[in-house]
Parts: sequence; C-alpha cells; structure tokens
Amino acid sequence: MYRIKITDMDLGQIAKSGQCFRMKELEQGVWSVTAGAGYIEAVREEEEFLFSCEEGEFQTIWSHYFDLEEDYAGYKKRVPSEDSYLREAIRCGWGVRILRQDLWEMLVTFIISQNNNIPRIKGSVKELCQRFGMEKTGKGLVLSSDGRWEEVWKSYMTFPSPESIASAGLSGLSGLGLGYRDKYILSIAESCSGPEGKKWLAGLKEADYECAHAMLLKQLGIGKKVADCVCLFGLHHVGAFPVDTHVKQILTTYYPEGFPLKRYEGCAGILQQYMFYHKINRLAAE
DNA sequence: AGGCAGGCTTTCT
DNA sequence: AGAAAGCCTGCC
Repeated sequence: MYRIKITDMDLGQIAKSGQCFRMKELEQGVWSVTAGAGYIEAVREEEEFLFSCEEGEFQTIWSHYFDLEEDYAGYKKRVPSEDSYLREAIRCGWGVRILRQDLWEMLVTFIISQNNNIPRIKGSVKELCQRFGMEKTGKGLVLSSDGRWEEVWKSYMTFPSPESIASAGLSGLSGLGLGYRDKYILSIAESCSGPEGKKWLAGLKEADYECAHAMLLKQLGIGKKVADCVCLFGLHHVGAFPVDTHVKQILTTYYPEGFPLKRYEGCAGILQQYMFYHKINRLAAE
C-alpha cells in the first residue's frame, strides 16, 4: 500500500465528470480504477489517499495516470473573479482532474459517447470488456475486522485490443447497445489493428494538437467534437475544447459574447471539464 | 466551398 | 415526448 497527500483531487468527482466510464465506487469511499496500465483501488483518508500498490508502481504508473505533475491550483488561478460562472463551476468541481487514459480506449469510448447518454455508454463499455477483454488479477483494498486497510487480490477485465474487436466483425458487436455506432467501432478497430494500426497510433501520439485533430477527423464516425475529446482525454492536449450539447448550452447562457478562448489559451480543456461537471452534477450536489 | 436538414440506434428523464 | 459528451449523407 502507498499513502500520499494529493491536493485538488476527488475521485468521486472524477468518476462523475464524464471522462471515464469504468471507474466505480465499491464501498465506503473505495474507488476501483481499471486503466490500460493495470488495476488499482484507492480511498481517501482525510488529507491523504491510500492506494493498493507499492510506492514504486505508484511513481512509475499511477502518479502520471492521475496527472499529479500538473498544477491544477495554477489553472484555477487563471480564472478571474469577474468570471463568476467559471468560479462557481470550479468551486463545485474542485477535485476534477484530466486523467492520462489510454488513447485506444478513448477512441472507442468517445465514439460510443456520440448522441448518447452516460448510463448507456457505461453499459456498452462494460459489455465490450466482458465480451472481448482479458481477465486479470490486481490488488484491491478491504477493511479488516480491526479497522485497518489490507490488500487483497481481485479480478478485473482489461479493455479489449483493436484486433479482438476487429475480428469480431459487425455481427460480433451486436447486443452491446452500440446502435448505429457499431460500424464506427469496427472501422476504428480495423484502423488500429496490426503493425499499420500501431504505426498510426504512434503517429497520433507524436502529433501536435492541430495535426492530431486532422488525423482523427479522417476516421469514420469521428467528427469535431469526438476528435477534441480524444485530443483532450487520450492525448492530453489540454488546449482542446470539446463543445457538446451541454457546453453549447453553457456558452449561449453565460457567454453570449463568446467564450474567451484567448484568455484561457492552453488550458481551455481543463476549464471545460469544470463546466461540464458543474452542468451535469449541480442538481444532485445541491 | 461550406452550411443545413434529415436520419440514425437505444436508453434515460 | 424529447434529449443524450454527434456524425454521415445528400442537397443547395
């Protein structure tokens, strides 16, 4: 186990921020996270977090995954008090961070997300992993009878590879609740399969934001919005600013003169996450 | 060329 | 019924 103090992070808020669809609360504030890198569970203990891994693994994998190198307090300071809407959104979603998730997984999940609702997206992603992922074991946390946290082995499903989805074919993708998006998923799986696919993914990672966005737009089923989500959540181009139906409503309501993208250059995507979180969680939180 | 209407699967509110 | 982290096609 590893204990560490982390500021500007709340796992419940991250789970409800619409950027990841496989995080879940097990019990008593214990969160399970399945990433390309593996599996971990975490719980908050006042100022600190307790993770179900050793320090070495945390430093090499999870510190990066939770984006701990980034200064979120610094991002927040860039929003002036005059911008009362964004100040309120940040107050509401103070613990949201942009996770460093797997690029391939972000491609699939954000294609699924189009014209869709979050419960259904989660269902499709879960079914996809159940059907085509691999079963692995990783360490989790349990509270022992004397009130101490202990590590236990748990089993989890990995996110399926491009090849496993591609070989399933269209018929293999039925019953997952993908709807008309099934052909988009098959297409992106084919694009990412084999040596050619690996090369394309590697090139995407190398590219800057403009170039990556253009590469993504060439894929079937990826438009401007999904491309921006992949740039933001899969490539960590935090200047990307996905405009979906919720953000569109926010912009017309609070920024009728236009959102000051210039002022927030280089961090618009992070602010977009606070806005999105506030929009879909404000009612439940009040 | 660039913009717009209509259609698309299915679930949730 | 209308909306949901939209995109594709065909038409102008």
